[in-house]
Amino acid sequence: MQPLTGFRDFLPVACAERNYIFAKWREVARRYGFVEYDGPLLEELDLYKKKSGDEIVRQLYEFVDKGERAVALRPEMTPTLARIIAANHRNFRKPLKWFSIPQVFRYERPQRGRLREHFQLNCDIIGEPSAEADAELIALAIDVVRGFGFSANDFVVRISDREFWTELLKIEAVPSERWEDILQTIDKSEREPRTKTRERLGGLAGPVFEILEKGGESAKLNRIIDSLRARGLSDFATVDVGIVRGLAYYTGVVFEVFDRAGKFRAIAGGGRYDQLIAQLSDNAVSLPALGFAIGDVVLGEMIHENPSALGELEASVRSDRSIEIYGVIAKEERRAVALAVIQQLRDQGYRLDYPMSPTKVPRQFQTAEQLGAQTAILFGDEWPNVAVKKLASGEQQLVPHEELVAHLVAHR
RNA sequence: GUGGCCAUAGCUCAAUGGUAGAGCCCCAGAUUGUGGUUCUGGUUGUUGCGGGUUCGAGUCCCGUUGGCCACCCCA
Repeated sequence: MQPLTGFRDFLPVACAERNYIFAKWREVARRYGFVEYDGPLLEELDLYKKKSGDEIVRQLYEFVDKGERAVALRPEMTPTLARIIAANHRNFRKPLKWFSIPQVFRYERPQRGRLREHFQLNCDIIGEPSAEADAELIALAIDVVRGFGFSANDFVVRISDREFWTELLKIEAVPSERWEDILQTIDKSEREPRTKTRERLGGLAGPVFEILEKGGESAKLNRIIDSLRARGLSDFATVDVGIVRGLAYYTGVVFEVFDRAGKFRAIAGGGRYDQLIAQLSDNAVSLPALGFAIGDVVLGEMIHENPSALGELEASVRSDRSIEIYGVIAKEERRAVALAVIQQLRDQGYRLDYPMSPTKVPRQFQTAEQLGAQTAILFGDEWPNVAVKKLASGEQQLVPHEELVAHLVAHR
């Protein structure tokens, strides 16, 4: 009995790790004034076909439902967001800053850092054309990764602008149907031998290599870098025109986040998609937009290989799982009064556990320890007093049960 | 969709073609009211599944399923 290929069970520790990652994502996104939204897990297949073409269907988790509708599990959040925005944008003052933590799906063979399902933080800014929005989004991406304990020695954001390439293609009068293919080749040029790239580019190879070597510079990118510098974040970013990104809908600035050591695949990526909302709404609505996504799988791998980031995660996991108090029922005849006190403490918000069947006292202390309790409260011969024991120090004192809450609050 | 490696107890892993084991975890006891350390004892297997070779297969061969990794592709 196993989960389906590429899908994960989240046992308590894994779930606590996930909670830690989600909590950090939410915290940082909110710091930037983003508000959370969500959408359906399942969408019409056409939503993805319209944007990316039929060939993407090969990688989609898609099927025909009982109503004969062609549907797909969402492979990414952006089309859903664009759909929601096209339908609802009049209700909101621009610009919008929205985030979501969807689980997304792809039908492909699992490999390192890549499953058939993962969670990703998606942050998008809608209705803001200025480069300051690109800078704001990139700053957020940096702070999201920083939030897990990483520094400028650990990761870098590589920023580019597709317009470097689309301008060239215009000048060279390349027919638009070839653009996608050429952008893909440039995107891949870092990972492939130069001769192969040259072969694919043909006559464009010369100017493309020239731009790749010279690097890019533009007023727009300068403004973004200046904005990051003003925030003290310039050490985390570099301009790299080799970044193109695979998705067809990006129109301007694009960026990807990498670990400095180059051990992992890209941990986050995003960019501007000014035409997508118009495209999906058949030109009913046109709004400039940009966004980025960071997934839980690669990020999790990276955290696990960085001692200090791992330490922060483990501390969070411990406290997420721990109870505060264990009620030791030393005499079964005290069970009823113990339950009354336990209920009272739980009403006060304490996380508390106790044995549900008669259990030897040493065993109960072991359980208390194992559950991470800081305090044990003994119900036994001392009644109407209870013994309050601090498990870290071993110190123990008798407290009248009606004074217990006040005592605990005072010694928290 | 293509290729490579792997599959033994809940977990990590042993076992020249010759009786399937260890550590950890879990349970119980030493200790009938005080934890983290000890010590003792105990449970757990269709060796992924199906076939073949052999006197004899966890071990060799074929198939299959699953996992990992790479490619394709990329959220």
